[in-house]
Amino acid sequence: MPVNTDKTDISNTYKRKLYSISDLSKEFDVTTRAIRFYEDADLLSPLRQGRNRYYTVRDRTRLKLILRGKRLGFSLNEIGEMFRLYDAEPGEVAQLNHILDKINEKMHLLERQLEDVQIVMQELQEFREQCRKRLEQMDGGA
Amino acid sequence: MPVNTDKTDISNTYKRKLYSISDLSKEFDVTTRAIRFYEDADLLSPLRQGRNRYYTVRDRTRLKLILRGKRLGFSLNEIGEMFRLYDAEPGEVAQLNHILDKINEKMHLLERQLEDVQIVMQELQEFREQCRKRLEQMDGGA
DNA sequence: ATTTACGTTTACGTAAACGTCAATTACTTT
DNA sequence: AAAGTAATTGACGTTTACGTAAACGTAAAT
Repeated sequence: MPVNTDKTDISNTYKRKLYSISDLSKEFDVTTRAIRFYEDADLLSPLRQGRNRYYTVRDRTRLKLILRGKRLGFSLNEIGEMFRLYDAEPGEVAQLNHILDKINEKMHLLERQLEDVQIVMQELQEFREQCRKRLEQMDGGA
Repeated sequence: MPVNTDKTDISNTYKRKLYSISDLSKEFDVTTRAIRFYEDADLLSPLRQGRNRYYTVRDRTRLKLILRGKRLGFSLNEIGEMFRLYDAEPGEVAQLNHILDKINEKMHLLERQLEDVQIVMQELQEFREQCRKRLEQMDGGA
């Protein structure tokens, strides 16, 4: 449930779609400490009402991306790099080509990761089959 | 190039398919320090000739699995857990069922990871398309 | 005989990603 | 007014996965 106590300035200014830190903490099952840490690492930049933080829809999306990146084994630095690519205003051709290079680099990493996942899944499936066969044998022998 | 100085005991005993630590280090582009660390973590157990380590084909395979696991974002502890599953002698039915549970658990993780990889790859492809379009526009305007 | 290459153990150092206090502040509920 | 609840800012602690340096052993090459 997003924060929505109407008298505040920002919740009107930002069309009332704001989340408190504990909203996000609960929704994504991550500690508030971690969320603040991501801010320290410049991955999030919530609004401020006095000392309190308020997160926009964009922040929420970013948090989701951070967590997905982490599940894929990316470091916060790598995640930050990808954010910067997305946010960069591609003024020049050289800049755009640089971004394209970086994208292709990440794509190669992910392709390798896709392979790895598939290999391990296949190995696990075979292992699972072996276990099941042994279970059947034991049932037969009982 | 595997170690193969014939006068040694172990290279005869183990059918001469032995690797030195630097063999593996070079082949998989990982430091010797890391390899010894994996041994500390009970993920490898090379033979010993005096103080020196000699790695069998099995050790080499394990190292490959370790590095693949790491690329997938697994911790050394998790990798160790999977090794123990593989190595466990499934004496009882309960034990086998427990292993099956663990396998299914890992499979679910990998399925989620597969999803994540595919999502991010798709996003990157879209982003790449946007970049290319802008490049075309700029070429047209020049 | 000594340099070179490769290996060893021991031990302290480090970067990343938070966890875990402690000491406030601020609002709201009783 | 007092108590409870949720947030804040430090600041130090912890775990993981090695890096790095010291000090030494061994064997081959010069």
